[in-house]
Amino acid sequence: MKTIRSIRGMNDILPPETSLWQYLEKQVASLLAEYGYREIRLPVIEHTELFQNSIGESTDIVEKEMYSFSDRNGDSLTLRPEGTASCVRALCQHHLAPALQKLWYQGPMFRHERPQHGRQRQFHQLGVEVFGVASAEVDAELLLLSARLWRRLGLEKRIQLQLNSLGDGESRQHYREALVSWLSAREAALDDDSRRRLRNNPLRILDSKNPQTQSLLEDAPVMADFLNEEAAAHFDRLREILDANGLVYTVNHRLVRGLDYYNRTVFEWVTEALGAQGTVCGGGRYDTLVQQFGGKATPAAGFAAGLERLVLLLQQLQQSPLEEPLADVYFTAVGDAARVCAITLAEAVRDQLDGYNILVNCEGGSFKSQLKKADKSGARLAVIIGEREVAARSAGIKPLRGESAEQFSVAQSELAARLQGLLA
RNA sequence: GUGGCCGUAGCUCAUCAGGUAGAGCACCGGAUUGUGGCUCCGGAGGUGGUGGGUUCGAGACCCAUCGGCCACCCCA
Repeated sequence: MKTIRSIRGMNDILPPETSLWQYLEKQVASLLAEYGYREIRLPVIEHTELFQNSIGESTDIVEKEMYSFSDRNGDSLTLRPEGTASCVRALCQHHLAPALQKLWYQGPMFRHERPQHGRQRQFHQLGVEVFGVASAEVDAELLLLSARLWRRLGLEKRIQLQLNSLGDGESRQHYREALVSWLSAREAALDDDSRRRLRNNPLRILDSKNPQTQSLLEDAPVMADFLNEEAAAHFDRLREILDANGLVYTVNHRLVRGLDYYNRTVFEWVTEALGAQGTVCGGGRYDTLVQQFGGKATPAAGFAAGLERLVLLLQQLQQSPLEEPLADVYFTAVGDAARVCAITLAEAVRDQLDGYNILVNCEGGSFKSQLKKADKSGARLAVIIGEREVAARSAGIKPLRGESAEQFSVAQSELAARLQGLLA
């Protein structure tokens, strides 16, 4: 029989890696609570048009990366490729706008790309979104809290912030026209992809990796020169706050984002350590999206971070917050009566001791083999139950980590108390 | 989606003008029979990703396919 494999690009996350994920998720949840953000949980499947209308018809995500299918009544549904659209949809559906909402979510996203290190078809994002406030202070807070997250995780040295402003609708339109006409005059010098984008999505040409295109762009018009007064003031204000907080960033005039809904502030946290998958976190402001979905005009800003990429960075650190031992106490038992006794005693110990991991050997075998397992479990204490202990209503306690500690025997009625004393 | 590199025991890898596979780690057992960690000894485990082809004979050559990685692309 052919063995069934998981779908390409959709990976299992196994222990002990799961404990690194748990560590990351715990840091995220507590940090966001400290900034007053609350969790929202969203469905993984949505109507296809939700993404077409928000991300943009001519983006690569919508054009060729979505997992879309018809359900039984003929509706076109899509496995979400990102979370912001769902979040905005929920906001409108439940009439939560335009009041202030600070929300975060986390979970799997789906994009049909070619899998690579740091890029899979089912991946996980942390999304953080703020609705109802247009101020640059919100943008700044999002950046400051993400910077704090990197610090907590010990990643601050490996992730750098890039910042740009796309301006508002009108100024962006002007810039787009200027860029298109400037580039059209030089179309012959462009690579194929860029030439195609000249019609679809000209701003994306700015972050082409083609070196020729990049050097051509040296002299191209710059967005910053087209910002209207409000957008320019917003960007200045944001930079002022970041500077006041000592947050280091580089302004990258070529930074644009692949999703159409952004305006004003856009940013990316990037790393050198993951090859071509260098973007760990990206986001910006999207002031028109809520209204576009039929909600009341509600300014908004947010970002998404790739959890797999963060996990990879954490693994590169070689630190191990995950090296927690599996067990604190390990019960060994030889003989049928002893094994019943061990299980019962372990239950009683769990009744009385909170927060300790109590493992009972269920595989059987000699004391020798069971003690080997006790040792590998990382337990500090082994409890030994054999025929003699069953008859005497006693239990052996063997310290496994101490230097000179000898095994000793206690009454079964005192076992929990003695273990507690030794573990404390 | 495009181009390239790769795919041998659970893991990391080796071998060889093409003649039907090995090591380390892990696993199991033993070193006087109720006791771990170190050491020593032994054992189990691979239809060589899968399917075709070339050949007297292929894991080694060719093709396809699946999967991984790198770059492009894209983005988190």
